[in-house]
Amino acid sequence: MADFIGTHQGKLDAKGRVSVPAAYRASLKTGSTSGNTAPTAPAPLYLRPSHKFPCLEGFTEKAFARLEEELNKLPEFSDEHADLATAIYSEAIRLEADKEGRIVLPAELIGHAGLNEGGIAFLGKGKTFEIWDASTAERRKIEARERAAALHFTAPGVVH
Amino acid sequence: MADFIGTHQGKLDAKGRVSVPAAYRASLKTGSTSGNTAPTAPAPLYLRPSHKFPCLEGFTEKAFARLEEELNKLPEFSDEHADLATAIYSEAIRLEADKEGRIVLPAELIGHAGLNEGGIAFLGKGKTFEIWDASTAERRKIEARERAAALHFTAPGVVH
DNA sequence: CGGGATTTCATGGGAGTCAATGGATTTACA
DNA sequence: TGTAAATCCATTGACTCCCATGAAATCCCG
Repeated sequence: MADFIGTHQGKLDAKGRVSVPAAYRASLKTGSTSGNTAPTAPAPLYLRPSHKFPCLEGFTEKAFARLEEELNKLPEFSDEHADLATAIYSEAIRLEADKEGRIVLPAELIGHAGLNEGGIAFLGKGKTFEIWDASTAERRKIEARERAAALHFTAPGVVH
Repeated sequence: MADFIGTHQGKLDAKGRVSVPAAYRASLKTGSTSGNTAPTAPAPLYLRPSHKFPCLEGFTEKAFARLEEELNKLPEFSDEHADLATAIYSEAIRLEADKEGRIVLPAELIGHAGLNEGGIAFLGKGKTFEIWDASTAERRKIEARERAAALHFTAPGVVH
């Protein structure tokens, strides 16, 4: 079932902090392997720069583990394994929200996604989500809609 | 089996709330994956902007899950998967009715469908339904009727 | 078959709660 | 001891929940 749905607007403050949308916080907890539901339990979240877009990809602990499974399908000492491992781990970062539900984005990731204090957007992608500059996100949504339509997606009520 | 049938009028209040037609509420519960029939059980409902018309498309949990199945047919790390996931999830929203059976429509969706406090219409579409501005829905019906009539007029063998 | 009583819906408004944000203060570390 | 980072605190505003009223359909009983 879908964990992350919808677009949520947010702001980056001078310290590089962002509020994780309230709608996402519960999913981050259920997506944690600990399954701890205590209010004080930290909800770990993984971020990595997207290869395809100027945005950040966000994962729950479980979703990030799926990347690792993908990695383990490759021969352990192959070049592919080494490359993928580097790609997955070297640029990723594990974050925990503070008491107010905010995370601090490293300058490197802020740069990759072109984020500024003018507004950022969380885009739900089901099992994962993305963090975009707000105005860039709008363009991306239009593009995704058009390209999805080109797939001749025929399910009821979707993109035609 | 058809869950949503008929046209139901409603009103948008100053807070963006609408009563879900009583005839739809039972279907929303049976369409929930939890299958919980307790009176207190929330009846989740998914809305997304239509790309074809200025209206909103409504899904039960099960109906929305069918969209996800469509998505899962695509290779997990392909461009197509990314596009479709963004198209499906980033613009959708998951809602639960309050104790009075009302839902709150986000401003973005209200804008897309051109809804105002002058009245809205729920149109049953079988497994799904649509939410329209009442007068726009009426105009669309008239337009569809006229165009259908024009087609018949020029169709071979039709005499008036 | 009526007419009143009852329940279910629809709708409006108000108060409390929580999320989001900005800033201050303390801690860690060079 | 200076600088950066993490934690804590406070305020605003939005949203949720709750109750209250009115209308309409249904039921029940004479």
